[in-house]
Amino acid sequence: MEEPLTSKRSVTVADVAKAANVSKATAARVLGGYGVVSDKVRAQVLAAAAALEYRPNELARSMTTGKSGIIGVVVGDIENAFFSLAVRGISDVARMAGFNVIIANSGEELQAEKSAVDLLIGKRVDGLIVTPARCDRMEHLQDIRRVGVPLVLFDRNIPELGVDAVTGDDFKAAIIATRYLLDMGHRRIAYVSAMDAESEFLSDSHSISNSAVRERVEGVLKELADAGVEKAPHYVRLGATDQSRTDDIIRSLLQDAAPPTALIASDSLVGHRVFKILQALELSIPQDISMISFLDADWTTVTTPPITVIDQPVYEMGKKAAERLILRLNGADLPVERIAIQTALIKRGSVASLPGRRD
Amino acid sequence: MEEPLTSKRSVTVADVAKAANVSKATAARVLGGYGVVSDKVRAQVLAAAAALEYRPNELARSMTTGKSGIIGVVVGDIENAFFSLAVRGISDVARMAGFNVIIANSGEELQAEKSAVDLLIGKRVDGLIVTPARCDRMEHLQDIRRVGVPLVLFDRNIPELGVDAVTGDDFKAAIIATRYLLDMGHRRIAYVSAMDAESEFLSDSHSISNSAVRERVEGVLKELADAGVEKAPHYVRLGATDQSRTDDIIRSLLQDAAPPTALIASDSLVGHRVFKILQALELSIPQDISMISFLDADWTTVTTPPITVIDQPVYEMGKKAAERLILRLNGADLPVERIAIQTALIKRGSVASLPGRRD
DNA sequence: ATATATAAAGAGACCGGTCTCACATATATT
DNA sequence: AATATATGTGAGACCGGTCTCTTTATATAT
Repeated sequence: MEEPLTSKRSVTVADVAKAANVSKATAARVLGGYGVVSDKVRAQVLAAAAALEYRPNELARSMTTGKSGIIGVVVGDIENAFFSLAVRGISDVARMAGFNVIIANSGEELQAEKSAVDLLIGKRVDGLIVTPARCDRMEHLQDIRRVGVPLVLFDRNIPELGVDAVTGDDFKAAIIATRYLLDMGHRRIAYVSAMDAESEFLSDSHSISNSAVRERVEGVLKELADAGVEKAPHYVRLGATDQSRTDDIIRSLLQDAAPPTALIASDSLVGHRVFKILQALELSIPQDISMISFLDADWTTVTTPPITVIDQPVYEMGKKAAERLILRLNGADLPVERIAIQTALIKRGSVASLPGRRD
Repeated sequence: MEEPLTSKRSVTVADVAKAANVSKATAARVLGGYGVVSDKVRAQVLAAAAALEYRPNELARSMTTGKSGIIGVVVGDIENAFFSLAVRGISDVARMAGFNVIIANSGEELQAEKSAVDLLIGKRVDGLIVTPARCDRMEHLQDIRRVGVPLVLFDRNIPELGVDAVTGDDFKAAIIATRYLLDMGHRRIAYVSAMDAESEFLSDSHSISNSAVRERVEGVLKELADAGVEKAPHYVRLGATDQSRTDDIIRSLLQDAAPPTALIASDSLVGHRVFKILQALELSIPQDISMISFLDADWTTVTTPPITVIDQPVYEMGKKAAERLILRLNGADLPVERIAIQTALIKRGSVASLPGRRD
């Protein structure tokens, strides 16, 4: 009963050292790949390590070095294609640079985000990429900086924080989409967003706590204002968080005295829901109503007609965010920057050209 | 220069202890929430901790306890809706149970899978959920057990390993889909799978290294054989890993002397590609050709016609896998089990009823 | 041959927690 | 009052690595 067969205790450098008849320090040197050792001793140690099936304990390693080799990522919802693609981009870059990624879901809720951040900091991640649920509450994000962990914001920016952010060029994207709809003769253009809000209706665009949503709304409104369209804010609706709420919003929009002739969906999930409700209402696109969705998602290419989309290069955005963070981790002394990734309008078949203007 | 303002050194229990005028052991007791302390001392320590903004170092904690509170997950590709949904299920259950999830992509490659496993074991994850790229190479998975880390297989089973597996009921699912197509009068039924293989054609179904793929192929072939359909293996094609290879496969199938009247796609990505190529070839579904796709993905509900699918409750599968693993982590002494989650055929509009039999 | 530089290996502290054990004080038992 | 038991606190080892510092062996210079 001296040496239990199912010995769960893992093999340590000390064990290897003993087996190789060298000191712990020496074994650690060859196993850790640092310092200087003679070839002969190295071979001995390596042989012993192989025989014992030594596996380094990264935890212990991290503890002394202070580096965990882990990048923490907090996203709204991995299930959302937007985030899963971004995560893929982040992971790919991270792995190349020798980092691992640990992902936490916030469900777009501030509390969950806070505890996710706490947890990741507790795990001593080397850096963080966070999609902040709200841009007006940032104590926990300031904490991150205080602790000295590099942070990169993703998809949404918080200028007051003074950290890098990688986002889409949401304002411009909204303008491009709106401009296109205007050019096609539309005047009553609705913007339907998933963001959870107190009221479905827009009170004041400046008060929107999510910068990406805010910038898009502002882009739409600006372009409509420039074109002399009135009552534009009336057609901005928030809170399309699930199918039934989206249904309500669309129904309400369509029952308006002056219903919109075109819809812009804030992301591919909303777009999908909008498409389904329009289909259920037996409205044909684009004859009865036009639509544009953000994100060039799978489903947008196989509908009849295919959906005109604003293509956000999400994978690239994820990569950029990871690259930026890794630069910071390597101590690069860069100015804080907001990196807005260009989006493009992909014209497909879901927008009709309206003959004349009708207000 | 005694106390640098931007002191990066984190606050430790020892610091808190000193500030609270108690021993390190006592501070550790209240901060770690174990042992027994008087209310007075607890308050002192808590106050000191708050003042110093103490944050526990989970790394150090993990090192002594031997538990990291992390579950490692190795999937083929998070970008794939199948996996991202599963990961969501896993994460949700894990979080509830106080675990974190660290995800690694294998890209369905054995080597990448091996190093991911090594890495996660190095990080001393408490348990692992792995989607094995191949079911015939499992040394690295045996290592996991040897090290004493509980393992649950996901989506694919390897009976020889003697570990729990949570999968779909692939054999039965394939039978159900095939049966349905047969009932609708189809005889030439093709199964198109994404699995990377030497040859696009099926040599021997027993040699397929991915159990999920194998079982489905066997299900299809069995059902066809039972129905007296000949040359069935001819219509099984592997290697639809990207758009161009899928295009080739579909083209080749359609140019056959006796082209299939129905296609079954092995997952939603393949299904999506198949749909697109059929659309590009201006074949109408289901008049010209019928199709069924695995996974009730977003896109399948918005096509014209909507796609008949085999609904795999992936989120549930993820949850189940995590639950099973956590049971094991809590030391439950359960028999090794293969948990096959029921799938169901959702009939939509992509399968035509063929008037008569034509062979 | 002696001094000096250099290379290789060993001893032991350290990271920041947990945890065992010893000890002091307070309360209960007879 | 003496002994037993419970309760709170402190001292210090320990986890498995890294890393500094010291010692020993070998090579080169004078």
